[in-house]
Amino acid sequence: MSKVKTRRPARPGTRMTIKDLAQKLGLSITTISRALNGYSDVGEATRQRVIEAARTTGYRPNRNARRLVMQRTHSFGWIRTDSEGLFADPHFVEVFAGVLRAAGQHNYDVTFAAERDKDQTELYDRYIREQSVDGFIIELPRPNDPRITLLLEAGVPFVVHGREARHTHYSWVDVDNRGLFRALVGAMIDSGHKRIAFINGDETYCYALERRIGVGEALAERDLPPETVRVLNSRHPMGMFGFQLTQQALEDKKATAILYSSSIMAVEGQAAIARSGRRAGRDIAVATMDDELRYVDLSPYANIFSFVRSSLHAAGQAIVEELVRQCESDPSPHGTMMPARFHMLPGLKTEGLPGTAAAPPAPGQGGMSQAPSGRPETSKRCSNLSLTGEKPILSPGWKVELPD
Amino acid sequence: MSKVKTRRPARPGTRMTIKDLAQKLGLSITTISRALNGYSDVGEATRQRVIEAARTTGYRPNRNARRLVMQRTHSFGWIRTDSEGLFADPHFVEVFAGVLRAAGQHNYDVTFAAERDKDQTELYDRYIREQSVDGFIIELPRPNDPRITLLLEAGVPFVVHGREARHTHYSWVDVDNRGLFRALVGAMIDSGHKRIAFINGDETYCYALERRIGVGEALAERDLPPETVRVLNSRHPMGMFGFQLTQQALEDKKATAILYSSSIMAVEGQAAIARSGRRAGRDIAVATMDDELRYVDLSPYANIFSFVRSSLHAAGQAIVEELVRQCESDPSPHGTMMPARFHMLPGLKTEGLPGTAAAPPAPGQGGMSQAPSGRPETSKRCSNLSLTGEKPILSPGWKVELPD
DNA sequence: CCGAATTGCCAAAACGTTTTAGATCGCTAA
DNA sequence: TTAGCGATCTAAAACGTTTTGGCAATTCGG
Repeated sequence: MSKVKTRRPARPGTRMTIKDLAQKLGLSITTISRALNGYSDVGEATRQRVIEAARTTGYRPNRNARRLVMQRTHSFGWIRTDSEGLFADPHFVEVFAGVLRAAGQHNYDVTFAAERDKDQTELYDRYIREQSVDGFIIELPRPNDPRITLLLEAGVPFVVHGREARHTHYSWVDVDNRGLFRALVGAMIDSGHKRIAFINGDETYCYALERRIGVGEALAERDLPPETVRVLNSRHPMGMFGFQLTQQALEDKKATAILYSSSIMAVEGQAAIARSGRRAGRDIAVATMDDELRYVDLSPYANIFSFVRSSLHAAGQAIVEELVRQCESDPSPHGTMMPARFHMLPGLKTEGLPGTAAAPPAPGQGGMSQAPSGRPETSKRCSNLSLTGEKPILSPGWKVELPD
Repeated sequence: MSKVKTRRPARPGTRMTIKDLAQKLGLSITTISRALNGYSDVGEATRQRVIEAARTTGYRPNRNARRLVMQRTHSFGWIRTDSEGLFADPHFVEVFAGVLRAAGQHNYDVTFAAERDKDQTELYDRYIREQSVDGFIIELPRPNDPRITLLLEAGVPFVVHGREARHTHYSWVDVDNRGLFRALVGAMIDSGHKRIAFINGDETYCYALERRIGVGEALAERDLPPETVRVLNSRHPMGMFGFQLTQQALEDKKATAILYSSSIMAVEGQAAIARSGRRAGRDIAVATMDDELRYVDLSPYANIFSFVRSSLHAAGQAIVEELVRQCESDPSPHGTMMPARFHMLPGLKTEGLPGTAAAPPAPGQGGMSQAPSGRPETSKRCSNLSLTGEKPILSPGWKVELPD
């Protein structure tokens, strides 16, 4: 008994290697490699011969051998926690679609794993030591996120979707959560609303915290008391349970407007509003952050909701562009602020609402100074909302140099 | 000018290798490897020394070297088409969550790529030749699917989520689409409904086609004309556009019941029903296939919808179990039929509906013979529907031997 | 006390690439 | 004539593991 484990017999199907190809053509493996990889020290005739032979035999270099010698995997790591049903988050799919599209264009793929231990960083550490990937995608950062600390120490490329205040020198892709929500609530207030419910995500995540801070700033700017806005938090990281939360919000009979942190909750909430006997857009104003979730059909609500729209698909693409840049040219950190657009119904439908005075909407005052294409645009009517087919891909925003 | 491309300088951070560890301990690399891999021909004292040293130095074997020599990647490939917005399909996330959880438990990860060419098989072929993964996950098969043909020829492990009639010797995980929908429509008819709208997915996919066939069988069994059921197809592979399709369905004033192929469409359709002045569950019966999409909150409709529930999360897990089995022990193909449960409101709420006669529900006659735990269960009230937190993981069903 | 079995370890081969550092050959310029 | 040079090609060394086959030393059975 010399060993305890036995090896499975190698699969019979023998694949073509570079050695076979060299033998077949009477060339050295060096030449094959260099011909296929576009080096200039191989004759044009030879190169054509090699390429043709590779094509007909279907030769493809073994990726693991290549990875081993080149110390590069051409794969990005994406590790998600398995808990809280967070995996089934619809926002995730949208980002994922963008990530995968852009990754494919750059000839990368994405290695996915579920973090199963309490220690959030264990799998990251392992993937780094095993050289499984070239870089990481980090999402949903929390204040003082240990993953960022680890990756900075390890010196591995990574991009955070979102931002976190504790660390500074890292790459991120984000929207101006604080500014957007300051503007949104500001518009509501300036339209005459005096009691507003804000149904936010889980504020232990930075993005939701920033949104709340933005709301607070809008109040402070106008010397209004905190009670003007009642904040309700979803237990789900990205916001669900919209039905229940809306029911809670409606308990306050004086509330004339609801602001949602995600369109899922906004749509879910419609049932609760209807059940309460009110009608959205007439008895109560509804505004929401719209992340362009491709399968949340907002078109039935196009004349009811005001919203701020930003593309998660584009964010996913921007994340990959940044990762590729870090891995292939310049490892210095960059932040990318994604654009957002305001689509506001006139006066947030304030006319006729109890407790409001008719006033022109004045969306987007302040907070958007550093976001040119994010500058609020007012539109009377929501266009392009139907989900008939492929959405156009937005340009991935613009770059912001991080201060040193 | 000897080469056209330049190599990036190696990253300074030098990682610990097995050689370093051997040197440090005064042992051969063979011993390190065998100690760490649990072979019995290394002394217990030595083994402890090695394990301790590996722990303190944080040594982890280079995964690419390991893959190269072992001819095994411990990764499964999942390739999706980038088109049609199919990527953002919410059903996908649910399966994905299950796949990743099970994969993690077996120490696999998932390599993801987007198929960007028209040729659906190109990337598969490439991944096989490059030995990038140990096996594949195939989803949404279409009749005579070229991917299955390719993978069978290549002799690579793979599991199809769904089934396809043309090929036989392959592994699959599926529900009994045909039997379930035969039973569902049968129950509707037997409850007295004489005009039914069936809002199905895209019938160029096998799963939707099977469902339609099942519906047809229910009619044939009862000698009813095809017009009894009006079929409307979503352009989206897995079913969306529920609002518009429901509006179409409601044009038929005599229709007393709507059957949805997915809960997304069912929920979307609610707005259309409400807008038409009818009330679901009173003026019109609603039944749906419920794939337990974690973020489609069905609880507001718990007393309105009848449904058949099956867990995509469990399906994802079953897929991985099957892949692991194929890769690590027995490569012969197995089919796994996932269980489903009927949750029927009494009589499908037929009482008081125009054009129906009161009749007891008789769900699930026929079609379920080979699906023991899929045998319809009737429940008066839908329980456990709220989405408060983690869903329990269902057992992955039972095995069905494929005929030879 | 001797041969055989067992225990604990190791050198070297293999996995399939890329890259380094030449080697060869014909041509040109001095 | 020859040194130099450009154009092609290649042998060998990496990359970091696992596995094969074997070698000592120790223990054991008789």
